[in-house]
Amino acid sequence: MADFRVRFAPSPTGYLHVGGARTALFNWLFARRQGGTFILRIEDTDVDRSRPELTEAVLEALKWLELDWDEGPYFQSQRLESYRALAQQLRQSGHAYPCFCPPEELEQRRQAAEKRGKPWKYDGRCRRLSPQEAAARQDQPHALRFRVPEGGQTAFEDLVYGRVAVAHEEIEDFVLLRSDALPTYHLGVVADDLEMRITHVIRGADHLSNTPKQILLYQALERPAPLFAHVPLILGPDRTRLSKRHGATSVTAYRDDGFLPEAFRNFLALLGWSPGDDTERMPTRELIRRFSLQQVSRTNAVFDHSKLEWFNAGYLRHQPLEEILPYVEQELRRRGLWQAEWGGAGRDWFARAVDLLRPRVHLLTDFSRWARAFFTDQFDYDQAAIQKFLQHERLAELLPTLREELAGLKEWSHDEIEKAVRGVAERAGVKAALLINASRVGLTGQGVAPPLFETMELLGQATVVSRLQRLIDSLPGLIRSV
RNA sequence: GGCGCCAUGGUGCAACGGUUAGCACGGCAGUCUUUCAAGCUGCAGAUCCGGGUUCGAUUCCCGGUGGCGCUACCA
Repeated sequence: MADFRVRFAPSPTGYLHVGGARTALFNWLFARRQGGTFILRIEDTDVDRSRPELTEAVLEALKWLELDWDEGPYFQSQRLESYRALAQQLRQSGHAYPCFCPPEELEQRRQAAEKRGKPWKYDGRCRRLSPQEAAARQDQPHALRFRVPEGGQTAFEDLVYGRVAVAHEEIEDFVLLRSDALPTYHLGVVADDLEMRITHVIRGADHLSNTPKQILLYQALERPAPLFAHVPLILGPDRTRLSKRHGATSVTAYRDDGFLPEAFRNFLALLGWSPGDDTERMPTRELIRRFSLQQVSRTNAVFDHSKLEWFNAGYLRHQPLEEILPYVEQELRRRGLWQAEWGGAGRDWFARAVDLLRPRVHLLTDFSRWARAFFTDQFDYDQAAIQKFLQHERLAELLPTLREELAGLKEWSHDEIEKAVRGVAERAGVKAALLINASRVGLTGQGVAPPLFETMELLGQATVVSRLQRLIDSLPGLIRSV
């Protein structure tokens, strides 16, 4: 296996959003597919905007996504000497020069130019300083700029976008080292990708236009550049860049909302990539097996929340039951609904409950909200359900009968329960649905729940009888007073 | 403004010169039914516009339009 080395290099200036998560996923899939190495690097050289707790948040998000890294995390803030050494090398070889222009002045000139509708580019004022002059001003504050070649262009072959070329005329002498001696992005990535022997740079297409700058750096250093694969951006529903406005910012919000990491990965993988045919549901194993940069699209994609939900519901429904039990357990624990016995003697009961519920669940949080009554006696009757199923005038008379009938059952099984319920209805001359629907509300608090007889069987005779009694007792207060 | 990239139904993807332009999500309708899902069946819905090249363009080329990105001593 070729020793492919890729990296995910977020900067801790914000949470890990879906765009970053997708970039991380593609890098990870590529590494796992190729038997390569996936490296995590934190680009925290912007001391003003980087926050340590955000690094933690990013790591937490990656862990939730189960994108495990083989090396790192490396921190750029701990590797500053490397960048300075490289900068020094560039300066000595004449590829970089000190710039004494005050940032505020540059900013003013840029804005003035923009105002007049003129394209602004650093005019290379300090580029022409003689070595003697530069040396004489050495103790004045200065940045280090890269000396972009005068004519021609720089091109590279992107693994996704194909050949991309930018004329040197369009590239200004960009800063490598700021006047506080911290590296800028371009110097940092190149230095690190070099030192970490990165073979494939897989990152967002927002870096496409700037890649020639980095190629130029590799050339100046006389080192081979890695291969580049830019991936299209993920947009919000309004086709603009994803931001806080579009709801969940951090991918951990999706965890909190009740999504399964595997479903999330599956959905994310299909944003900007396809296996080449119409296959959609692909467990991670298959994602790894089929992933290829050649199938990455060049078109920005819109994040479709309802499709994500569809994936999640599908995984909840179709994964082997054993695999989703831990997630449901976690959800119940988080809501304080977990009973210790379900981890032991009651494991089987818990599994049956989850299995009964999962066909109509979309999110893990549905287990603790919608299906709450399956795990605790503390639940309310849903208002819409009350109006829809508890208003029939004969319920006050029939429910006690039903409760008696069920309480007297010798064998508590689906079929016996069904026989009993239908028997009461028949003798009373009403449709079984009347009792079934009312009972469902009484037992689950919901108008929508799993089939009733299975539900009763699962909940057990004692619980069913006492919940029916509770319903009977509260019925007068639930009747619409007209 | 300049430069770069992109352009298939509302959304995500297929079709890499020849198909009645396919699949999925979502929508609508039917079916099933014990509520609601699921399942099954069906319906509506797309090649941005204009020129070329070609026997033939969704596909290749050019122009336009639109979107996005870059244009910082941010990354």
